[in-house]
Amino acid sequence: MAVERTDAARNRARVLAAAQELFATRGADQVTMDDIAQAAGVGRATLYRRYPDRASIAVALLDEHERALQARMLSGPPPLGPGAPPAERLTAFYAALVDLLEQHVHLVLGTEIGQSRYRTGAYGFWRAHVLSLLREAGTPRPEVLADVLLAPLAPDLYRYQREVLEHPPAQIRETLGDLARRVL
Amino acid sequence: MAVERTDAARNRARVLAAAQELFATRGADQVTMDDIAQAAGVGRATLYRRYPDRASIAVALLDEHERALQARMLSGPPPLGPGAPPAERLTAFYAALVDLLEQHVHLVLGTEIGQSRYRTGAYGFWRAHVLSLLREAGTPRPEVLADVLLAPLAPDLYRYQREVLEHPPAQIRETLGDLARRVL
DNA sequence: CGCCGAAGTGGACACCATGTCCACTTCGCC
DNA sequence: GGCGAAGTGGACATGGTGTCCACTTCGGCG
Repeated sequence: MAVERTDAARNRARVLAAAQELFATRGADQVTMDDIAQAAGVGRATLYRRYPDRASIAVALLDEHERALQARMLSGPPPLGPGAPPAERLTAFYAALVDLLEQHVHLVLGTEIGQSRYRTGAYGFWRAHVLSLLREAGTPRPEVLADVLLAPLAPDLYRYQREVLEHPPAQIRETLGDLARRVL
Repeated sequence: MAVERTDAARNRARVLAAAQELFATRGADQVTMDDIAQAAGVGRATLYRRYPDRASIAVALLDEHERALQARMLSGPPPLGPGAPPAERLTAFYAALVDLLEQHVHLVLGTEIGQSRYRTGAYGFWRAHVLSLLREAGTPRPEVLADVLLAPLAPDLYRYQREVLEHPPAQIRETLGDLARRVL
């Protein structure tokens, strides 16, 4: 891979910082590519050269956080990592996703602009994880149940729970934990 | 209420028929107001006079079907109507919503264009229903659990299950029935 | 049955957001 | 220090929305 030019790296950092701020304060769906370009102090061609759309920017911003979580799921300590029974692992997974949403729900919503949640790489990872837990537990129709159990983690639902219904994250976490224990 | 003029009634019928067809063949999010106006043979001001956006058109198209279902939920025979235990009622509700989505998923998606699912009138009705069943069953944190149990009925998820994963509706229905029985 | 006022109509127009183009600028290798 | 390629930015074109207002149609009333 060719080394990135310093002016390109500087502009990329400015774009991500500007987008992070705009997504957090206004919500990703109320921010235009032009808004981001102006806030970053670059032209639109500069922005489009690196990121084709807002979803790509949101994915870039989330990448580090999601990779860290995925590493903990694959090889961290139980119950998020391997070595705990499926119900405990699913409960820990739910808690971790609630934490991710609490920190970054606006970015997660941003990754879905103009594309389906179900086609994002992250969704594929979560789904594979839950599917493996269901198979281990021997539940019927795990391929259907996996998406049903992931459904409550939709970012638009989380935002509604937190900002409209004003549920504390702890209550959401506990309710999802109850669900995990009843289903597995 | 003033009687509707015959030219207005004729144009409204044409708009709804055109939108029904376009939503079914192309998907609501790929159809413009201009597409609908042209297919209906009316001007855009005529369309906008009656319907401010595509979501309103989809709501108008769904109205009859949703009202019929809501009537059955309120005063039809059990287990969809009153008189069965909560777990049976929730199972019947899930089956009825799967039927509605199987018939009209493109319209339901249309009702969410430009607005959150959670702010639609229909969602409020489903949520009130599920909440009353959870309270009757005495589950903890019913206000949180209600949305969690409604999450698997998201129309974008249903389309993904049917068109990408190719799950038959019967499997979705059975899996949701299992969930209802395990949680209540 | 004809008239009249109000409701209804339609396409030109203005606006907004996206995405591209290409002349110009900057970077980094030799 | 020079040169070629990467990078840049704002003018421009396009598509979709939503409004305007001159014109048309409807239905109630005398």
